Amino acid sequence: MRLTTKGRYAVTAMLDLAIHYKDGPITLSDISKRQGISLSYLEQLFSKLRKGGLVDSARGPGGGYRLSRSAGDIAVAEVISAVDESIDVTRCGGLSNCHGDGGTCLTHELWHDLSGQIFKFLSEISLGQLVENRAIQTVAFRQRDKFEHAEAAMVVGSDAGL
Amino acid sequence: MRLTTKGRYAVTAMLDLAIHYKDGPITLSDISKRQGISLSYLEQLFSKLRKGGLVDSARGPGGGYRLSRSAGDIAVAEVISAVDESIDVTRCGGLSNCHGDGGTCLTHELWHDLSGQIFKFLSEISLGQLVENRAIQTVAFRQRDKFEHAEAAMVVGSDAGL
DNA sequence: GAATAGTTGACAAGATTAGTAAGTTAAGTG
DNA sequence: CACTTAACTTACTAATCTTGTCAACTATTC
Repeated sequence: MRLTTKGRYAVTAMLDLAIHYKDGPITLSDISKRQGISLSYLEQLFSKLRKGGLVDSARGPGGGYRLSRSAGDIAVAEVISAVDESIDVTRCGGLSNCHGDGGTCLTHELWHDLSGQIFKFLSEISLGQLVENRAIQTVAFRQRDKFEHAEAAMVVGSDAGL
Repeated sequence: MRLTTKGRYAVTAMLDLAIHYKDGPITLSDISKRQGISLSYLEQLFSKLRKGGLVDSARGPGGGYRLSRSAGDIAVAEVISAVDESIDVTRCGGLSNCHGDGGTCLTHELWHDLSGQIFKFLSEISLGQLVENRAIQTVAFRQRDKFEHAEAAMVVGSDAGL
């Protein structure tokens, strides 16, 4: 599992799609304007999202993209792994130079476990959850504020934006 | 927060350091051999890790690197953000073209919230936990549980902060 | 004090990824 | 049919990652 700007753009675009779902098919041009992502790049991303079965497309006037499933059924992890093809987990692939003094493959496995946990974490958050939770913005405002303060205190000088 | 091969290399190297902590200072050359990461790349990574205060260095024969704190006190998130400098959170930065039909800044905030959750998740897993408790199931379960409670609280609007 | 083992820093080249530009095809509309 | 819209595709440039090389600098050891 990888987490880059590419994945962020994809999730952002999918969230836009989820938010405007009721408006029928959404054109990439709209998303481009709203989210400030270049149209060309969006086209490339949506090519992968379509191949991943996450969106349906319709050509011609009145066409565009829409979520293939309900937003509650699409996990963030799916979106990210659709566009951000995962990296090779270990260099050794579980064999070859991985039987030295025991520390070699162990670290690989540790990383593998951790990355599995991150994936699992993102698998349990759906686009729908994100949108719905935010709908009650006013209520959540105070808590988010508290959270951001805690976060800032946790690591100095680093903003946690992906 | 970003998650690339670079961050993976850094965490892997730090785990190697944690595992061999009792052997005194560890040379990058050792890590390079054990983990299959090029020496020059490790040098660049450890330059940042040192500036981030995560490792101490000792020059000369018998020198090398060691963790500056106990492995249990170093969060995975710290390691990653030390080497993988975070990218700009949103394109708009909270202003300019972010007052369209309401969907613009909302998605950015949604993403920001999510990325905060990921960061928090990785902040609560230490290198020590990974090494000691290879199956991080228990840790991860607690995290996930807490997250879901917080989320539920946000929806309901109760005051149970995170 | 010289030799050696090690870090630190700078630079550059190759490989990979991110992002842009421009053209092609399908579908609706007058 | 001509025209427009918007998805699709390909080719290209820019940025970043990763490795390699070279040259200091530092502490230890002989």
